[in-house]
Amino acid sequence: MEITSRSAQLIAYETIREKIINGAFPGGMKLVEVQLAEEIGVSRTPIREAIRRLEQEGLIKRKKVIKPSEKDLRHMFQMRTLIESHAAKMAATYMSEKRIVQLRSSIHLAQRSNTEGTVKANKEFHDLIVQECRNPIMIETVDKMQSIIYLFSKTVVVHERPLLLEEHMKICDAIEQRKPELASSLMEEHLKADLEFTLNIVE
Amino acid sequence: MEITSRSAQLIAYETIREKIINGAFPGGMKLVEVQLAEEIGVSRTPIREAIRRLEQEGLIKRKKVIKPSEKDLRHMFQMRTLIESHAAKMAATYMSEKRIVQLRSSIHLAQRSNTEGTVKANKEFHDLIVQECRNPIMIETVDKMQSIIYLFSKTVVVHERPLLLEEHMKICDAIEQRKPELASSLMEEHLKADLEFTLNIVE
DNA sequence: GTTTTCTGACTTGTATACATTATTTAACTC
DNA sequence: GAGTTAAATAATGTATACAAGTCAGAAAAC
Repeated sequence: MEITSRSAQLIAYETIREKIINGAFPGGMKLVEVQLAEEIGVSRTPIREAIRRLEQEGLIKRKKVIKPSEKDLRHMFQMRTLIESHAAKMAATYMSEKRIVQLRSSIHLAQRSNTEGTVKANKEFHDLIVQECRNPIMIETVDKMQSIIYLFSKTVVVHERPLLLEEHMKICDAIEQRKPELASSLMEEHLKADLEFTLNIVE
Repeated sequence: MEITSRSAQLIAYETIREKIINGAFPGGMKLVEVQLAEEIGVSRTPIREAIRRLEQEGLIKRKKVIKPSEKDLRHMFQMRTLIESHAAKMAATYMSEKRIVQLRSSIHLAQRSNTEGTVKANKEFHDLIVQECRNPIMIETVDKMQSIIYLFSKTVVVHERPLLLEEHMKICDAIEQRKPELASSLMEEHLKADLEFTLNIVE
């Protein structure tokens, strides 16, 4: 069997998404169907569908690439905090030993990687915890917001926040020691610090 | 100026949505583009867009009308609980006196209405509290799930749960007396009871 | 009788032409 | 020169034809 050629729609979706994420399409930019169609080499139809999809994902709003305001960011972090602190509580209660090992190794990986690797390992840390809420709706919600937050802090260079790893370690400890309330409130503080840092970078 | 004629897409969206909600398109039903196009009297293009939109809204999944499982329902209620108990806490802290009056009157309205009015008034109660989280993302998330939950419990006749109004009153009291933690945990229990009732109706 | 493969109908995906709406610009009035 | 309006232009919305893919049922093989 051959590689099934990706559909025009998928190509369009991935191309546009990529360009938004890596900054080629900056925040606020108006997306015009015919232009994109030419550029990507498909007709307008799949472009439209791709745009709808990205609209749903929150990366496009009324044909414009989103440019989240400080307020938007706060709202997203609030939502994340609600879910992730809940997830941390669940993790402290139910996470398997094996998973905890994985969690700890994501911290170690972050310590000895280059910038890109660190970013990835830190995302892994959060993802592992979020998984423990075992609720697909919550997981998807966090995922969606992470893309947008990432986009936002990516337009600026990726900075590494000083105390980040220490905080991850403390959270990991709390989970390992089966202290749900502690894990939850540590996560809350962690995300709060993250938000403030993100906002400070920008201005 | 005349009434601006609604776009084909809007007509398609509203028509299909309505039919899903009122049960004309039952859970699991396959939606075929050409059929809908003929039935509604527009071309396939706006039908597709309408379907995408409803897919995003969660009412359609892979061209089929959703039929949420018990597990899905539990997940949605969990997410709602997280947000609404947070909102209740916020309400107890910040809700204006004027709004609290509105809240109480939604309870009274529910007491002396017919079935349909009661359902509406009870939704109003929850909406008023959810508003107090002042976070558009959370508000939208709850909205989306409410449609689906409503759809689910609507296919069965609308039952009225015995203690529902008493619970609403207690929550309202807690908010009025500015007891955030109490309001929050009452809301949590309230939704838990609601879920169990909903699940019991069905089987 | 069961499984497999082929055929054809049905459905969705894509391109494109045309219609409608929104936006820009240019001219004109004051 | 500011503001208004009309025309031109561009962009999106809609219909439709055609392509590609999917699926069900009939025919064939075992």
